[in-house]
Amino acid sequence: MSTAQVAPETRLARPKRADARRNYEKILNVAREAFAEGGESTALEEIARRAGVGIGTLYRHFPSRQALLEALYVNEVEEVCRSAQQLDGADPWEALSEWFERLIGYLATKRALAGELLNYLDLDAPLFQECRTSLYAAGAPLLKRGQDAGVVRPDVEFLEVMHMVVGIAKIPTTDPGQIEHILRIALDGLRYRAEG
Amino acid sequence: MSTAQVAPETRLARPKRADARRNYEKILNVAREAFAEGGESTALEEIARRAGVGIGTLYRHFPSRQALLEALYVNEVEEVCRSAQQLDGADPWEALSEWFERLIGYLATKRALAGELLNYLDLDAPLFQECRTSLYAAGAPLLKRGQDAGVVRPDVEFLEVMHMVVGIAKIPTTDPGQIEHILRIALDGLRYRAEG
DNA sequence: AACTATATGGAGGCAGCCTCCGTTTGTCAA
DNA sequence: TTGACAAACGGAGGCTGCCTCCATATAGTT
Repeated sequence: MSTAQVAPETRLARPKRADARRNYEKILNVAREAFAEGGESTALEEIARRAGVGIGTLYRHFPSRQALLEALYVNEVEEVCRSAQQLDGADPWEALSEWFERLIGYLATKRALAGELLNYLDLDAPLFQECRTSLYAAGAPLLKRGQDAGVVRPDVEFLEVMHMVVGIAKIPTTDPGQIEHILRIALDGLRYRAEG
Repeated sequence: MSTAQVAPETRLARPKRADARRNYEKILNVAREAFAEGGESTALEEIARRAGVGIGTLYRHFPSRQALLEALYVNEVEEVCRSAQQLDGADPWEALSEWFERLIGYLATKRALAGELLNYLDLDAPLFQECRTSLYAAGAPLLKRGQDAGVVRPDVEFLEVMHMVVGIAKIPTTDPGQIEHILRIALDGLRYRAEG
C-alpha cells in the first residue's frame, strides 16, 4: 500500500525508464475514467488506444485485466483510508457513522469501478491482505473508540462492519437516498443499547 | 412469474413442440449446474455442448446470455417466495427474521449464480418488475405484520429491507458465520424501540 | 404417407484477450 | 557527443467466445 504512493517500482532494484513510468500513469488514469464511464467491461484495447499506447505496452505494465483493476483498487482504498484520519476529533459515534457515510458516498460515485472491483476479490491474494490491513489501521480505531465510549455494541469486529457497509453500498438502486436510509437502519443495529 | 410454473410458453398462442420443450429444460438445467460450478462466465458453447444441443439451439431459446441468466433468476425468486408462505403462523419477528435467514442461506448455496445474477439487475426490465412484485407479495406481509405488532420500526419499506439483506448475502467472505452475524446486526437495526 | 410449421446445429463473421517479436528509444559510459 | 545496449514500445496475429444465419431435419397434423 505505502509503496503505491512512491511509485510502485521503488521496490525493485532498477528504476523504470522515464517513458515507462509516464505510460504507466497514463494508462492508470485513462483506465479509471474509462471504467467509470463504460463499466468494467470496457475493452482493454480501447483503453490502450485512449491512452495513446499500444496494446502490448498496456499488457507489459498490467499483465492482465485483473492486474489493472487491482492497481486501481489500491488507489481507491488509499483514498478511503485517508478520509478516516480527518475524523479523529469528533464525537465517537459521529466520527464512525460519518466515515461510513463518506465511504458510501465515495463508492457511489465510483459504482462501476468500486462495485465491480470488489467482485474480483480473490480473498487470499496478498494485495487484498495488504488493503485489508490498511483499511483496518484506518477504520478500526474509529470503531474501537465507539466501543470504548459505550456507544457501539461490543460484539462486532471491524471487518464485519466494513463488509456490511460495503455490501450496502453495492446495492443496485437508482435512488441514492434509499442507500443512505438502509445504511442508517444498519448502523442503528450497531449502536449499543443496555438491554443488549 | 406465475407463468413460469406452468411452462413459459403457455402465454403464446401455439404450444412448443415436444423436442423444443425438452431442449429448453435441458439447457436450463445444465446452465444452472455449469454456472454454479464455473462461475457466471462459463462459455455458452460449453453449456450447449454439455446439454447436447447446438449453439444455435441454445440461442433460439435464450437469445442472449442475459436471457438465460434471467430465466434462471426467475426460478430462484420463485423458490424464495415459496419459502415465505410456510412462515405465516409464527411469531411476527421470528417469521420475518427466519425468512431472511433462509434467504441468506439459500443465496449462500448459489453464490455464484445468485450473486452474479443480481449484478445484471437492469432495474427497469419488465422481468425484474415482475419478480419484485412477487417478492413483494411474498415478503411484505411478513414485514407488515411485524410493524403492526410493534416489533419492527415503522419507517422502513419492504424493498429497502430486501435490498439490505441481499446486499449482505453478497458479501464476499469465506466464513458463512460472519454473514449471519452481520445479518443479525442489521436486523437489530430493524427492530422497533421506544426511543426511536 | 405426405406436408409444413417448427426446430435443429454448426459454419462463419466479429470482437476482445493476450503473446510474441521486430523496431524504437532512453540512458549511461567513454 | 556519440555509440551501444538494455528497456520499452506497438501492433500483427492466434485464440476463444459471442451471436447470426440458413440449409437441413423432424414433430405433429391431416
